[in-house]
Amino acid sequence: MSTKKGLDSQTILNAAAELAEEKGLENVSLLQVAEKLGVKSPSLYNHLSGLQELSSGIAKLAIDRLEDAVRSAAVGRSKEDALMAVASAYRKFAKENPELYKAILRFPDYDDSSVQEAGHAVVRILYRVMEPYRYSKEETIHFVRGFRSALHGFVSLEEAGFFQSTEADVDKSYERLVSRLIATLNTEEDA
Amino acid sequence: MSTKKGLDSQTILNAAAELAEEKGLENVSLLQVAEKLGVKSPSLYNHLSGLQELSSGIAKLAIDRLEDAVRSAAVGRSKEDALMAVASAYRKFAKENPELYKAILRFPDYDDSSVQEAGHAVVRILYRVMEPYRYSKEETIHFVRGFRSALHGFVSLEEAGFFQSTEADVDKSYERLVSRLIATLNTEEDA
DNA sequence: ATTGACAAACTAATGTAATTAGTTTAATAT
DNA sequence: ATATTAAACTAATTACATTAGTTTGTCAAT
Repeated sequence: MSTKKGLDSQTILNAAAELAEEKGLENVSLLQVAEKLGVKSPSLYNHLSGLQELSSGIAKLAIDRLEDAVRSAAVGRSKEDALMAVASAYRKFAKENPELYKAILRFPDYDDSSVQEAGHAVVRILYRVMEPYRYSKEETIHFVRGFRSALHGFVSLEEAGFFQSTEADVDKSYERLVSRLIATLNTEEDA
Repeated sequence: MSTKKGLDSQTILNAAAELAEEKGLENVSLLQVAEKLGVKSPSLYNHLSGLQELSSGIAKLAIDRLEDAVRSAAVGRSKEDALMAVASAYRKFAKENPELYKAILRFPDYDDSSVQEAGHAVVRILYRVMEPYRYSKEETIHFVRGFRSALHGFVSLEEAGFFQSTEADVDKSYERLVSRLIATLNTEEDA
């Protein structure tokens, strides 16, 4: 009765994500994951092709969850309001799931196309939010790239432990950054 | 005559950095570095405490070089001009030294304080550049955090392979982002 | 019910890497 | 010359990923 547990790749990925949040992303190994599942590590190969796939699977899972959070934040809001909400949700996700957010950061390594594709999800939400502004496609892309860069950059640096100075509140810095970028949307003259 | 090569930690780090640029950061191992230096890997332990120290050493070396590039760009310029130059130099460094830039990205992991400290160097240059604006300390910190976040975020995402769309030029997106942020400096009302 | 195929677990083995312990040896300082 | 010491070495241990080959439940068809 003990053999043949009902493993599948989803179960494995969830265990890996849990392990990441518990012990840190760098301690996620096939051995540890297998142990957590009461299985020997070679058994995992029945469900995935190896460590690479596990890593990119975690990244994909993380991006999916981030996307959910961001989409929920955007829904029912528009323009400035929506952008602010997206920015808050983005940072909140990163703070609440630091190890998963790191997994997103690392995914450049694995060029798994499904991961790449998932990475675009957040951007797609931003495109939708930008529609009411009626900018050109090109102009929208420029803004979205910049906006996403700002969110990602701030959140990464914060997580990395910069922003230690007590002379300025970090929440406020973020709010300022986002506001600055949004402010430039009304004063566009060009393109 | 063959034993007793004049190794030291600097030599090792330079070899590691070279190896990173040649074979990719993920292939930097003590074994490979030792091999490149004509030495057995345990010998490296005479000069550094292990892989962690090697990794954080590479990160520190990378940050130092980035700092040099940024400082050179800023010197002799002021205000908008200096900020634009810093932004260009920052991205240029990342493009020309992708593996080293990745090393900087990864450093959150090792909480080596000397690495943390080096990370502040870039920020210190920005503080200097901001002086002529005569903002309050707090306001300056807010702006610098945002500005640095934008540079870092853009460069990371670009390196990670986002920004594939051919409908908008990536150089221009960057230039726009930087300009936007600089533009908000003149229109400050508060604090 | 029996059996045959398949999937999913297993064990055993290999290769790579980091790391530690303990040894040898060359350079240097007395 | 010799003693000290730093810097190399060899040997061994551990952790992990991965592969090959084997066993064993499960399930579908007779």
